[in-house]
Amino acid sequence: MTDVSSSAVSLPASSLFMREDEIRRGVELLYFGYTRLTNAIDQELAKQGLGRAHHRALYFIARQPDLTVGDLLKLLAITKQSLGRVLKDLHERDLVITKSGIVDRRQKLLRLTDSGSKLEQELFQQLSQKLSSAYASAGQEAVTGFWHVLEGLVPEADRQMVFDLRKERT
Amino acid sequence: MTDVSSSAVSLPASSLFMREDEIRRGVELLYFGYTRLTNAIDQELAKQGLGRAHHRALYFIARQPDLTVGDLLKLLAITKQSLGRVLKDLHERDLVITKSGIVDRRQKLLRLTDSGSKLEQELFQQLSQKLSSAYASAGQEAVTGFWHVLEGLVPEADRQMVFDLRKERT
DNA sequence: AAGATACGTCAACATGACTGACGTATCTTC
DNA sequence: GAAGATACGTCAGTCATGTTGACGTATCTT
Repeated sequence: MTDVSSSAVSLPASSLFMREDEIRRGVELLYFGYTRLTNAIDQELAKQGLGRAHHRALYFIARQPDLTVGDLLKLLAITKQSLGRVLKDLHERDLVITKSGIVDRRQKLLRLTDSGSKLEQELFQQLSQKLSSAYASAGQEAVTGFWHVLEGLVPEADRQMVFDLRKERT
Repeated sequence: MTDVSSSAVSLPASSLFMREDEIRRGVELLYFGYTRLTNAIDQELAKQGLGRAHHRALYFIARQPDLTVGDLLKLLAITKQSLGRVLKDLHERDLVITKSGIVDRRQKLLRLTDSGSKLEQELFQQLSQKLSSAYASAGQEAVTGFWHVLEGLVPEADRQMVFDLRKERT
């Protein structure tokens, strides 16, 4: 490591020469925070004989009804084959239905059935409890900071896709 | 949902009746932020023939040299069998060495070799670039907010263990 | 009519998790 | 000093979820 402190230029607060410990703290909290949040629903999922992959699909279909298979593939960033298995399971359990697209009949539009919606809401409930309580104890200002940092982790190329989840409600 | 707004009690800002959209926003950003951060090192790991599981072990051993196998198991929250495979790989590639404990000779203390340390630093470099830039674009205040929310996601029972990563340097 | 696209599906394989059982060395306790 | 608890390693088998590459069918675009 170069001796940064002896440098003649004064570094701005937004410098890339961030203290290692602040970065490690972020890496660790992100790891533990993320895993503990997702752990919250494992038991519930196991009861249904489903896994995390199923929940991710369920979640995004709930979030954006009439999502196409292609769009879901982009969101999940997995292969067609992997997603195929997951959707097949969700179909067999009558949690998801598809209909062909109106503007483009090659597309399949995904939507939750009533029981799929009920399950997704139960799972969301668990996530919500955990995250609400974290939001509450940190305060509103912390929450917006939390969002901003995470937004900065999403590459420019993906950012629109993520933001669109909040807009394209059918 | 009950009609909360007609309730006689006024809800504090820290209410558990958080708006669904704020929760979904957090869930999504956490998912995309976490996955995009970890994606940053996949290519580098693949070059070495290692996977994410190896990196997690490498990371924590770097973070807390002379960590015992048992403590690493608690941090990773996986089974002995799973960790065993990972440590065996790291051993074979001369990235990690163990020595038996001094106070308790049953324990094995884990430490990175020079090449292990070099690799971990390269990988950390990737994470650091991504996270520093997210920190920088969000600002210092956002960063502390980010930390606070994530801390709230770690259950009380695990919190000490996570915080101790920043203290128990040998 | 030709080519591109959306989706499904085949076979084969890799990674990283799991369970449950058992063995050995070492520490603790009576 | 013996009995039991603990730290670690390991066996065998299984599961969930990801991968590649190829190919088929329906449908849209040009």
